[in-house]
Amino acid sequence: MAGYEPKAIERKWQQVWADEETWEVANPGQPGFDERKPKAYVLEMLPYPSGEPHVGHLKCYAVGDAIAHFRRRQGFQVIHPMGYDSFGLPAENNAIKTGEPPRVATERSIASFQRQFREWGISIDWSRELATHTPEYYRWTQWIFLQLFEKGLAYRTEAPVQWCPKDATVLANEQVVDGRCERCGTEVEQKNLEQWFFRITDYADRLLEDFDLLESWPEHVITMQRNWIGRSEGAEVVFHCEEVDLDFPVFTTRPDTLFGATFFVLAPEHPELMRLVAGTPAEEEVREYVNRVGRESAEERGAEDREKTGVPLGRSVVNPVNGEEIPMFVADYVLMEYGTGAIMAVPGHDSRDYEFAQKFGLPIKRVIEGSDPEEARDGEGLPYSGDGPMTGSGRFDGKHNREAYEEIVAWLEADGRGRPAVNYRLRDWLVSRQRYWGAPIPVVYCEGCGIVPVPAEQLPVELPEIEDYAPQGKSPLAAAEDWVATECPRCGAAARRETDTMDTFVDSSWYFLRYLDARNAEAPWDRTASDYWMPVDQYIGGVEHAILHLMYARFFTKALADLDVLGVQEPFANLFTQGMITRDGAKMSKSKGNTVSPGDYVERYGADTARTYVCFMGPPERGGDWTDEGVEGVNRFLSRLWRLCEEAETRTEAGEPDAAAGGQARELLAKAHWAIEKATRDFQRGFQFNTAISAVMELVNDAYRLKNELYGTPEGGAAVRFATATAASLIFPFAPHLGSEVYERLAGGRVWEQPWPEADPALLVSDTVTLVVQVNGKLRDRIEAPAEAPEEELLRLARESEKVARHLDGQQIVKEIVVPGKLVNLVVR
RNA sequence: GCCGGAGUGGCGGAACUGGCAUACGCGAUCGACUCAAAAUCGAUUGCCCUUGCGGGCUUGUGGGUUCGAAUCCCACCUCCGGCACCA
Repeated sequence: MAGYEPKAIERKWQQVWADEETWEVANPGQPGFDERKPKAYVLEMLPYPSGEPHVGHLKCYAVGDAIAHFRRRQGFQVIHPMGYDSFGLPAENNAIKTGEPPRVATERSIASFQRQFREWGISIDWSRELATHTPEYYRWTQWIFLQLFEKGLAYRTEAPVQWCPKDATVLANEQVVDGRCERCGTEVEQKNLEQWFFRITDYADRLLEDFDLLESWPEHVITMQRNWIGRSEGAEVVFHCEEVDLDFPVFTTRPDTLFGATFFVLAPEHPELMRLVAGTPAEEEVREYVNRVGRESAEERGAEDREKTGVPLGRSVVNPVNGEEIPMFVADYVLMEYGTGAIMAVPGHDSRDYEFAQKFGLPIKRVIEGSDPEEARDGEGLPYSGDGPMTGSGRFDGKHNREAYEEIVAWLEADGRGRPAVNYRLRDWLVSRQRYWGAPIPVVYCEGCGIVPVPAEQLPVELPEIEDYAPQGKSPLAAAEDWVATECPRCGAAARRETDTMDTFVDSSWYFLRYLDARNAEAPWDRTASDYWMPVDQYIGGVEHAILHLMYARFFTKALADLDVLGVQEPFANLFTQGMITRDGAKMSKSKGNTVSPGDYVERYGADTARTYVCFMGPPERGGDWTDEGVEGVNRFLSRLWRLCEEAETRTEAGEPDAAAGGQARELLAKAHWAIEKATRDFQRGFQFNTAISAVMELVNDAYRLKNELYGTPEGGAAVRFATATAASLIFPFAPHLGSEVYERLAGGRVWEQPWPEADPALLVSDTVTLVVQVNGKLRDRIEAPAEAPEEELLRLARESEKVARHLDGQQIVKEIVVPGKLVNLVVR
């Protein structure tokens, strides 16, 4: 008998699936479209093709494929496409180092991913394959940019960016590690440059509200996005500076502490700052301070235990609630990007203001009483951030601060000194990159017309071939003079192309829509296709994308819905984030030398083993440590299933099992139905693959235990055959090749065309149950009892047990608890 | 500091609604097969006491609710992830 040889089996079925295009599905209106089936869009995050796939990819696509297979066999029409996020920095950095064009390295990597996806047996609809670096794709990325531009959602403005002085280039945020340039280690500087932005902040509230539209997302991902958006409700309050007759509005979430404001602080970047001190004795010191802060990196400035610094301005503003004049300062703990770049400082109730006040000897005033009245009297317990009755607040004294909150705002508003306001932590999305390997931003600059969008019919603006990829302080594209020089689409005069390219997150913010109609040359997608397939029913990927990619894609979806080219508000109804696989307890990295190459394991044990192993390691949402012993354990299990198949094929007859069989035949059939029930529940409850696989292992173990007896009779043989074919059917989503092969041999037919098996309820119940007998809650005996026995019968059986009797000796039963079919607990004293 | 997640054998992990803790896998020990090894098959495997029968203890710690708690409640400890001077 031949042993389990995955290579031959896997090649055979991969050939079938490729030849027959098994996993391709049609769109509505196309031939082959089945309108009776409900749809399911199963999607894993598309890979960034760099080098070879790693184990993280294996896990992601193994998990997604299991879901896709399960849904298909549940009767869904499943769309399960694949593509490549093929623009990006690593390919470009490689080009700078080696001179190899990014396109060449990228396409080589894509070929490697394609080959491995086929070797893994992932059920992909290859007719919908895409790569974001192809003109056929980025043409539509550019088209979407133009739509956003027309709607005012894409705009150009000056903004501070990270600048590496050594490489003379702007860096993407991801390229700044601990305040230093990732490549040369030079400390980065902030520079103001004209940049393109997407107005994601317009969607802040909808991004928050529409969490309600999601079916199932991990709670922590929603929380992370909510924190990232950082919506704060409060008030804008105006402080007036008489000396220069200027209003300084501030944003505060605590208008109830207004009476406690004892000073006022401006951010070093505040536009009115220098005007305030011009010609005063403070001018020199303020200028020095601002310059010093300006030289510091964001990292230094935001350091956790940094001491408060600042300079008095020699000016004051009037607190609108009580007319008090309070001194003004400049300090770097106030950020220009948030609120108005100015704050009222309430040292009694804010720890940062408190620190500053301590250092500069400023008054600290309590205006909210804490729970301990002693403290209030002594001025202890400050800063206090809790709630309580107000004090030192004029007409509001004695009132609870939460109640006074709105009253204060309303009072200020009536006098025009304030109003309710909302602030967000979220900033607009900076999308321009001074980089070569990305989608060109489709605009031109004309002397006469200014910024002119490239007309849609002239798309794509193709990325030109260039010689030198090294950044020279502007995009390497600027060197492609022939390409840059163009004419204005509006007036025909000489004009210059935008040389920045788009952030690659733009490419990946809409790819799930292109899959729906990937070969469409007239439009990014057809609305009938998106109306049918959207939203994605199950999205799968790493939690590292919890904020950026997932929020950008949500923003795009809403913007595209507003443009009326899409009919959904949320792209991903259900999200699953898989945990990271480690090796020896540490994150895999080339420098640590602890990487695992999926290809090696597929070569040695077969794709089925590798796939099943990553699904069996533990709950897929949690991480897991890769061990070779674990892989071998799974390989051993699949080999056992294989040998069982070979043996059953010769020693049993084809045919239906006898549902009325008794004895061990019934025992094995019951186990098979138990496994069906267990695996189905594990799939339906989410991603409990590890326990689904263990149920199949139990079934195979039982078949081994019972088979030699069962081969003796026809109904026994039929039970073994059924159990083995069932194991194949249930393991198919994880080990599709072996599942197909075993199923075909024992049951005939193609397992993926079979409906997912259903457990026979008659075989899930048994005549007897194991009755657990406890005395005072402690387990004392287990008794086989008739399943339908009444309570009195169970109590009688329990009392008759010798083991139980020993513990009842000389004691009085004060209570009897009976859980029918399960347990009896006798309480004695 | 704030937010989120998790603590169960030697290890990865199971346990539906409060009802047999440790399924399944790894590792380990023993046995069968073999000249031998590998592979395979079978048995044992939470800890402590006991020759055995049996008994006691055990789900991060301490308390509570309950006939009964890994599961519910309170307090605490540890680890992991995210954000972090956001007014």
